[in-house]
Amino acid sequence: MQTIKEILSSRLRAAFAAAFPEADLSALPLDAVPAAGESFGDYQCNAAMAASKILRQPPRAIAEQAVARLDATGLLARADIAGPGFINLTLSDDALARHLEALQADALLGVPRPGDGKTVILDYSSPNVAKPMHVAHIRSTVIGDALKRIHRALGYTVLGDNHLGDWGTQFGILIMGYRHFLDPKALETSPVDELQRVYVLSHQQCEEDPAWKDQARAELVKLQAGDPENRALWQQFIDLSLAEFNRIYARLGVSFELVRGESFYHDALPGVIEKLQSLGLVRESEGALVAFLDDEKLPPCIVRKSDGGYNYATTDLATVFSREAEFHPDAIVYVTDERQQLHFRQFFAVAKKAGAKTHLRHIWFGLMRLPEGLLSTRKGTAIKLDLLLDEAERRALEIVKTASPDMPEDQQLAVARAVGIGAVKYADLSQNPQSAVTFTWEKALAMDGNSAPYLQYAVARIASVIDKHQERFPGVDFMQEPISLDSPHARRLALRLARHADAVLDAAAQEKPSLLADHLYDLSQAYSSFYQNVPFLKAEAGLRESRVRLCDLAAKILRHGLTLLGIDTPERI
RNA sequence: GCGCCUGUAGCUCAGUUGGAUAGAGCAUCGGAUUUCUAAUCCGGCGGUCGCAGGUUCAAGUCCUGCCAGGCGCGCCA
Repeated sequence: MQTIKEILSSRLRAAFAAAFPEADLSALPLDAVPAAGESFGDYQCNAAMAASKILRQPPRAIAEQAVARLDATGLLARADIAGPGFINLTLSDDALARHLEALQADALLGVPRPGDGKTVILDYSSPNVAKPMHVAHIRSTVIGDALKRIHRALGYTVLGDNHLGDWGTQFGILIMGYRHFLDPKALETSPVDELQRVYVLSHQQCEEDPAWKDQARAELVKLQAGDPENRALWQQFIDLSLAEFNRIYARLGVSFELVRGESFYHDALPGVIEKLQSLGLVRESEGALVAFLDDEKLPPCIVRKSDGGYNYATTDLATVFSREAEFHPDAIVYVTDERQQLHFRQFFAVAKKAGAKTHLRHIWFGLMRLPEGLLSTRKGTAIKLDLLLDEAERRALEIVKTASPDMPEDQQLAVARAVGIGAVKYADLSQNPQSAVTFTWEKALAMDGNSAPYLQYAVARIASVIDKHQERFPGVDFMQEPISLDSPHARRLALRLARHADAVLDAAAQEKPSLLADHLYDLSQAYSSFYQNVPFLKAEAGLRESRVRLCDLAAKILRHGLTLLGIDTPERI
């Protein structure tokens, strides 16, 4: 199903082509875009001004010729020319209403499936073993999960892969810490905190005591050589960490199709080096094996350290080759913070030279910091993610209890969970991923204005309207009544509903869930205004059903969009 | 030193990739509920878009130079 924007755009294209058959108009912005303001109509086209140079005619004259050939059949009420040459398009109420009815009849709500037959691997969250997840981890986790849901809605086969940090030098240090500083009781009550604690102590010892450091390195070598005792410890660290991560993922409603940490690729690393060597892509430098990227104007990329060990670039290369061989993805998308931009550009360049065919893309997001500075586990300024989620649910429960005192307690708790977690996720998703985030409790837990609870509230109110309609008018099927857009409020809402598919497409194309969140907020505002200013159940029969039907579509689309952001929509709030 | 990013209302952020009078939320001030959930709605206040040039019909958006801040720049990931 085509969106209204797509239909308008193709008709505009045809009109310009018919009006100016000899000209090359491919560089023009021929798409219809939402109008800048309500007074300018519903959509507008800005191509005439840009065409002025190519066609050597005044823009208004160009616009007039295009409009004269524009097919308005069954779609437009009017097409006006304004200002220097804007083409302002106003849909007919009838066309808009019929389009909404088509959306309502479509199981996919008019969202197209350009991704059918394509596979994307999304690499996100990827916490380090033996470190607790703190508030900064929410960004990769929640943005990655939303991107996965959005791509899936567009037909892509998406594999979410949690590329855990489960291999590397830190394990030698951790094993030493575990052997010397462990408090078994603490390990039982909060295992990851305890692993973190002994790691920090051991790390300090390393800096003060060279013998300790040597021993840590020796333990690492033993681990990597397959020593059963160290191997068992290492596995225990992973199991304990994963158990805690999974608790948090369950709270967040986030899941993965694959959980393959760095260690999964360990055995493939020597093969990667051989491949790079046989292709002549690397050479020795200062004892290390290095890929030089002068042609790409990038700094050199180390693929084997001077001590013979491998590093993250090697692992990442092995991961790409492994994924290509096993899943044949069309694209691999990494969601990490901004600090890794250079690393990804380097390793993408090496991968490409080594024959990787997959489209590799790095989606980076801004760092999260506190008003007083960076989040640091060592300085103790990091806020644990669990704590934030607890607080969000607590505050939501307070509000639920005052707003809905008659609700059964277990339902209050369920609503508080959906609202609290939703608020935290939305606070992150509604923001441009690439802007840096300063964490404040107030912002992360915002529950009014532009927030998940505002959207959830709109959905709950609609559910209530539909229930009441059934109660008061049993046997009356509102779906039998055509949608009529008889008020400015209804019309504004209708336009937002018609834009939904475009918003999903934009969010995927630009890898920005915030575009979808913005759209859903605008849609909710339009609905709330409609709700407040237009009576439904008190309206005369017929009109009443038409309005309830519009409510039903609004609820469907809001639920659809919120689900794509990973936010639950309780039927009652 | 080089590279990437950021600077928009008192605060937190949008700004459809160059389009019309720069928009929201929070805060603040005023109004709306015998009516479908007031976690709402309607309105007011609030801006030299960091600064200075440039490109053109049109610049918050592109180019150059400054200023301020963040991040990164061979053996951590």
